Amino acid sequence: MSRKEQIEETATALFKAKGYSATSMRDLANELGIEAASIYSHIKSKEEILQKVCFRMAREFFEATDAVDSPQASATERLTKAIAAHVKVMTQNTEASAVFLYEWRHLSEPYHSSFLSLRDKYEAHFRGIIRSGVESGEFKVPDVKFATMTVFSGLNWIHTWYKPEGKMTPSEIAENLTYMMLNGMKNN
Amino acid sequence: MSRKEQIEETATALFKAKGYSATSMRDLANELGIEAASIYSHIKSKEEILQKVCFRMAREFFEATDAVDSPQASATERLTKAIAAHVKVMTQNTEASAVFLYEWRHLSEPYHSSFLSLRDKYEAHFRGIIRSGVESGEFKVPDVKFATMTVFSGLNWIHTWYKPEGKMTPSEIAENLTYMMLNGMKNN
DNA sequence: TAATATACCTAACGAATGTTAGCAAATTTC
DNA sequence: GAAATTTGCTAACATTCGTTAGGTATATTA
Repeated sequence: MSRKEQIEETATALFKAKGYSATSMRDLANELGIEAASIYSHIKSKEEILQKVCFRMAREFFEATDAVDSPQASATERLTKAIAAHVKVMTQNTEASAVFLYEWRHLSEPYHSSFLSLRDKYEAHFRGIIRSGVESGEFKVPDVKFATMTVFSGLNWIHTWYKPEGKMTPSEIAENLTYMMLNGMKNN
Repeated sequence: MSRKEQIEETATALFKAKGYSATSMRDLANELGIEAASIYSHIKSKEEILQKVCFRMAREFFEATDAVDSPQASATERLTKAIAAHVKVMTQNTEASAVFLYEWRHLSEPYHSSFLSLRDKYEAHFRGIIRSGVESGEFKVPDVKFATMTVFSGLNWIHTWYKPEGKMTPSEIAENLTYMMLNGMKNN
């Protein structure tokens, strides 16, 4: 791993733990065991790190869900696979995922806008699956947009409690979340 | 509304919009139309505002859910009412809710710890309802803790998209979320 | 009307912020 | 072994930060 990658990784951990704004370059330097000014031999600015992380994660989420999508499959199957792909990316990148979810708002223009439109596009993918499920009669939801956001909320909360050493594996998490979203908690 | 309350309200809006750390006292002063130093005629410190908001919201959530709880009712009914109460508090205080959910981590000790234990206690209330539902056979969930967090994730995502002028009223939101959490998306 | 409290001001403090300049040692490449 | 690249340093910059001191005008209360 190059020094630059090391810096980005350490910064990502700090951004998750303290937030982007509350993380100073001197905090980051301290964590790396060097002086703050030395970091600038490797990166252009603090925000550059944030940009890299946000857009790399966007790409990872896109690639992962695209790879498992098959438009001719049932909506249930498509959603199940999309959820599993999302959970996999998230659990393999817990810190970067947290940055992707909460720190993007500190991006300056034009990164802020282009990040948001990427995120919208990603959400639209899920929305499309759910809508097609409703149209085919597989799903019954109060509102497609609302249902999509509820699914996302479940997905995006995972990073707050997931620990690799915990009792649920990523695929069990995906399985359980899919079960809850499809069947709910009612016993029948 | 006293000047102090006005300051807290304006600060809350900024904390939601930009985050606690990225909001300067000069930002806040500017929004109020006064000088930064003038704020200190009314408050002791920047963090005092954060403390007030976090603990006030904790109290509001507790009181709202306690008020509608009836231990002898069915788990379904108890959960339905708890969700409705939570959504009501949240939609009536969107900005303070966002601070409650994301900015509490900037509290210093001992506030940080005591906030977290309050939050845990609140979550335990929901967890208790779900557990009793599982024991009575009303609910069937993969894991009680997991189910609780999934419910919370749906609840706590609302503030990111809720707009008072939107098409869903708070009680419709509660109704729809309860439906999804109890029945899932599957049409059967 | 005198006393008190409220609300805000200017000026400034010490500390922390992101970043640049200029340089030196070590490591890698040719 | 020379050249180039990588990695780091010290010193310092301009700016912004939360906050304090000391003061004035306005509004409220006695």
